Amino acid sequence: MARIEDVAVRAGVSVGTVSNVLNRPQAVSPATRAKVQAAIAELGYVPHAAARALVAGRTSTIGLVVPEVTNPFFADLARGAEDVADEHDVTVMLYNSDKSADRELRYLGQLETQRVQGILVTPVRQVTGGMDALVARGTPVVLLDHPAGRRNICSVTVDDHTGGALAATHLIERGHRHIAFVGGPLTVVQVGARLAGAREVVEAAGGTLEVIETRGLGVAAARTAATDFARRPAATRPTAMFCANDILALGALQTATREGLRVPDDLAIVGYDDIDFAAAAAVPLTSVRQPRHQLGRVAAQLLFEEIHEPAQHGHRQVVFQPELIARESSRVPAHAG
Amino acid sequence: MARIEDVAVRAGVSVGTVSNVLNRPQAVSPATRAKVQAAIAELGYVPHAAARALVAGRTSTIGLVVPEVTNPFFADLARGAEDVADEHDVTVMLYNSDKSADRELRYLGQLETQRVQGILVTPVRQVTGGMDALVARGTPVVLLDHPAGRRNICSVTVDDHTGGALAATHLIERGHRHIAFVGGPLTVVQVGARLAGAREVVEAAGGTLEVIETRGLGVAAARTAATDFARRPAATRPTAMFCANDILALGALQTATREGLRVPDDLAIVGYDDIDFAAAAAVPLTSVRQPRHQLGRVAAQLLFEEIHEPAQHGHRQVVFQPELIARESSRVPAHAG
DNA sequence: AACGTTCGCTATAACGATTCAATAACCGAG
DNA sequence: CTCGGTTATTGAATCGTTATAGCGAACGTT
Repeated sequence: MARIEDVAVRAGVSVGTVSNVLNRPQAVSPATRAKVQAAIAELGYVPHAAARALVAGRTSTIGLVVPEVTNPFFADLARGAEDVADEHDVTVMLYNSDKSADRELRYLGQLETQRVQGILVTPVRQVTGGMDALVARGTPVVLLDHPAGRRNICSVTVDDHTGGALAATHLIERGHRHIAFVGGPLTVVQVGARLAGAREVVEAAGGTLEVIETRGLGVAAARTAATDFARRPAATRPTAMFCANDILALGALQTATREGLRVPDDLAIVGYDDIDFAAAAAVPLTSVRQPRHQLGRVAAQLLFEEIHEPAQHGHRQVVFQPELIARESSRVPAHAG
Repeated sequence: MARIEDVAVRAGVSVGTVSNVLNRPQAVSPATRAKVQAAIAELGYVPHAAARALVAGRTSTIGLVVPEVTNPFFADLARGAEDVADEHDVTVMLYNSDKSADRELRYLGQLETQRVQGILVTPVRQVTGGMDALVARGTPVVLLDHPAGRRNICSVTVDDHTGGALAATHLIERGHRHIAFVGGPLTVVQVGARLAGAREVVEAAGGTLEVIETRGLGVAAARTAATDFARRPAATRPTAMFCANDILALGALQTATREGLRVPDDLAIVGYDDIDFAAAAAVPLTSVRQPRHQLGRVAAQLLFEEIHEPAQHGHRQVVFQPELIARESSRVPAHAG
């Protein structure tokens, strides 16, 4: 493969001049510039990023580690972060930890080894020792959709507690008093917070909140939960269901419908995330919307702030507020209106 | 940040020894090994990937460029590729071209600059000049889910023509003669091939295939198409619908149901991809399943073959066969059985 | 005509690791 | 003891860039 020196020889100039053509073209006379560019084209020269990074001392990339690429929530987050990175002429390396703490740690290590400028990460569980060490060694890190317990790190989150409260308030206002929360594992911080927010509101209103913990947040989990639910005698069954995410909600909606329950007449459903599918469902789904793109943008901005002005950078915990999008799945049934 | 020399000084050994501890631990005595490891821990030393890559002449990564990370099809592809990469101690850099040829080209350039060992790519449209040049310069490339026109490159695809034929045959066997194909743009190779396969079968059986071209493959496209469809007089309406993917099919299913059509009684639906949601839908969806994980695996295997034995490597075009998964959405209606 | 000033280009020292030939240390055998 | 043969460690060359100091040549000013 052609090196910069091959280009220099071919163009009859020094390597320094070739480097200048590449990095500060205006510092080179048009004539030599043309010669060099011709040589580059003829040889198919492609600069060697590692050599560049070595002398520069850093790469022009940041890392983004998410637990689930398939999830539109994280895809939008990534999009937001990429937009900001583009403005800074930095590229984003995307890694999918797939909810495995092992993979997460491995990827973080890899990113550090590569001397990325900084890292955006949605930790699988909590902030581990490995991550702390990384921060201590000087790599700027911003937590995405995960609160920073410590104050030595920035974080950008959406207020899940309020989100849960929003959903519950909405259902209470619609006249429901017996509500089910579906989601899990409850140890997942987001799930836990949504539940807590909902519980507060329901209890304050004198209602009861029944927790149906699932193993995960996928369609399969929804199906088993909803099947069991639908087969209970109507009298003991909550009249509304708040699901920890839309996938769960859609799964529940479909399964409940198949089991003969009418939504929202027999069962009102509220989801979380407002994914595209939510609005397009057989019964359009009421959902709690998070400013996901904005979340990614702000996280990246905080990261770049820390990268460029480490001195006067104060670590901040940014909290966004979610918004309830009311649709048909929680409409007040005609007979109750 | 600590360099290898700092470690060497601290441990009282030479840099060569530190390097040995890192790369061939068995070649250094247990005593010094311990000293060095202690120094590494104390200083928080992290090797510099760029420096390594520079002397090694190559990185231990491969690139994967897909048009849509959100799509479970590509997520599974990626998983398959990653599994194989892991076996080779190579990490996968994932890039989302987001169906933009510009981004695709930019990412490919970046990967070449980084001297990755090879690249797996699902081209947005066709194989462009930029990609040819890259191959000519010597970076091994394998096309994923896209046929290689030229024979100077490997490709791994699923036979979309057969997939379309399978779907059509299934519907014909169920007694349908008037069938709609929904999907688009038709210039997308996969969409075109599925249509062609279906058309062949339908015409051979003496039926008619009506093409409803959509702007894209998302929920929104499905909704408009299905709404128009459902409002046509029943007599002029096809009795079955073959959608170019499951998202479209699910969108159509939901919209049609809302417009009062019963599935499969008034309208049979067959999708493509067999995503998780397909089986869990209100009416479980008949779909054409592709061996996606396997696709990613084999693509990566071909890539590594080319990387390790460039000499005796013959470029191959591997074609997988899809499989029809029959479910309720295309069941024969009771009155016709 | 001599003198600074630009301007365009060159030569070379980093950057941080790995590799490998050379050397030192050690050990048992003669 | 000394010698051959391992084994452990060292030191320097190397990878492909960028940055920088320096060096002529050309030019405008006095």
